[in-house]
Order: sequence, then structure tokens, then C-alpha cells
Amino acid sequence: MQRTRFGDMACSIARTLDVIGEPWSPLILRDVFAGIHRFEQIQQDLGISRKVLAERLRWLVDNDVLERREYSTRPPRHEYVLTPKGTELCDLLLVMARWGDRFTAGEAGPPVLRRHHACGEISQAELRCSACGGPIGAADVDLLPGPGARC
Amino acid sequence: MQRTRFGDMACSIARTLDVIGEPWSPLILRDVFAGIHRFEQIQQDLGISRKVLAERLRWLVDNDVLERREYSTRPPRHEYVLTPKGTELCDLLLVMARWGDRFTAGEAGPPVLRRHHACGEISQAELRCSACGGPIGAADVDLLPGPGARC
DNA sequence: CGCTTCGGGTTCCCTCAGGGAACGCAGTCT
DNA sequence: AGACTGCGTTCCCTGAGGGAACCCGAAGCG
Repeated sequence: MQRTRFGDMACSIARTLDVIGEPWSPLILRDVFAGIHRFEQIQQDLGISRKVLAERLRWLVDNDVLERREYSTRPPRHEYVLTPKGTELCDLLLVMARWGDRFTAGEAGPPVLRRHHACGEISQAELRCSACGGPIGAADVDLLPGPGARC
Repeated sequence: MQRTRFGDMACSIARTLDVIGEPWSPLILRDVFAGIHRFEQIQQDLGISRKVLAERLRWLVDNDVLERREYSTRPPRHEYVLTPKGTELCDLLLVMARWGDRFTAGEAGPPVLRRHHACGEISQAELRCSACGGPIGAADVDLLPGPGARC
């Protein structure tokens, strides 16, 4: 067997990892989210190998996270933009950024700040319960088998 | 160069990935969070190679995400438990699970449900702005350079 | 017209990380 | 003593990632 695939596991976490769990994929998503849309720019920004970048972009497009859009026919030029599915995936990046800000930023402070459009304030993303609206964290939930439980 | 390290990048997302971005690491975290604390159990649950599991556990312990605790002196037996830092990292798993539930669960529905202790309801984790309390998503923020911005 | 550039990849080679299985080792059971 | 268990470590083999070179279509330019 080669590198184990996670897509067949009966676990939403594993299936999410199947889509963006490969090395570099979340950073590619971050770049597209941050406004870097072109192959050459992403490659330079990340310092990733062109081969791997091409593979990852193809995978993300095939999985409907990114869309490969032609922005010029002559000469033919393409850019990568987020689909709605990909935009929701970026929520993950907000939570990763929050954890990184808290635990890895050190003396210098966070390298990037995020300002909420709606209120104009610098903010972090907090997790709230969709049912009661109260704060929720990993320690506050019980796990129960759901309808698509393990075979 | 070998596999590129993300820890030195001026990006909280990259630095978070440096801690749990390797293949398998999030699933190991999920298992420990779900109550699977012992080497042998994790190995069997995931089907991961013992070598890689030992490497990942050591890395997570070194990074203060897990604690290796002796639960029996004779014979010496150890288990892995979440540190506070690791527990906060599990918030990431909640968000991954939500995305996976929405976009990869298919007909069968989500394999696992999560019940909020505080209200007793089955729920998903929603993102809210820490400043105004309103809903927040990746599409609702502007990025600004912070104090620890790229050198 | 031929030469260069540029965006966006593809191909090639080499090393290193992951998979799998075997081995090791302390301590306990019978 | 011999078997078993929990927890790793060692070994070999394959395949994925890094790096650099190459490719191709379409301009841009003297």
C-alpha cells in the first residue's frame, strides 16, 4: 500500500483530511483566500515545488474546493478562485490561525490580524454551539454514533 | 532539502501545521480526544504503522500537545492524554468535522454526532466574532499585517 | 522575421519518509 | 520456564516530495 487514503474512513475528520490533509494544501488554500490566485505567484510565495503545486491544485479543483478560471483567452491565462465549498473550508484556517496566534506567536505577536467586516474590530473566531449559542469547545461535547456510523 | 518545515514561516497557520500538519497527526489527536489513550489501541484503531505512530506521539509530546503519563508503575505502562494546549487544538477537529459532515457525509449522514454538555442538544460548532459576537466566516474578514509580520 | 519573455505547467532524477513485518524488552501470569 | 502483553525499535522497500531542466503557446520587440 502507498500512502494511506483517508477518504474511505467513516469519519468526517478523516474525510476532510482527505481533501486538504496533504502537506501544502492548507497553505495553498490560505494563499488563494488571501488573494494570491495565480500558479506562479503561489509557487513563489510558498517556495513549493512546481510539481507538487500542480498536483495539489488539480486535486483541489477536482474536489470542488477551487475553480480554475480563465481570465484571459489571448494569451490563455488561468487563475484559481475559491468555490463556496472552498470558502467554507477557509473557516478552518481561521481556527488554525487563532491557535497559532495563541500558542506559537511568541514575543513578536501575531503576524497577521483579521478585521471583521460587520463590526470593523480586530477579532478572533470563537466557537459557539449552533443549538444554544453558548461557547463550545472540544472539552464540552460528548460523541455519539450518528446515522452514517462505522460499518 | 528534505520535507519543508513550516515552523519558521511568519504565519500562524503554517506554524500550526508544523505541529499537527503531518499525515496522521490530526487523527491521532482525534483518537486521544475520543478516549483512546494507549499506543496499542491507537495503532489498531487507525491501522497506522507503529514506526510512524511512535514518531508522531513523540513529536506531539515534545510540542506540549499530549502528555505521556504513567498509569502503572509495575509493569510500567503509559498513556497519552491531552494537555490544555492540546485540548484547544481539538477545536480544530470540531470545525473539520462540521465541514466533513456538510460536504462529504453523503446519503448516510454524519458518522458521529456531538452533544453539547451545557444544553444537551446535538449541535455543530459555529464561528462567532470575539468582538461583536456576530457570525464570522473566512469571507467576512480583512487581513492586516500584525506586530509579528513577515521579516 | 527571428529572439526573448512570460505564464503555466510537465519530466527527470534523487533522496527521504511512510508501510509492513520482524525483533526487542521489561514485567506479569500460570 | 515458557507464554503473553504493552510499547516500542529496526530493517527493507516503495513511492512521494524537492529541485532543476525542459516544453509550449502567445505576445512583445528590434
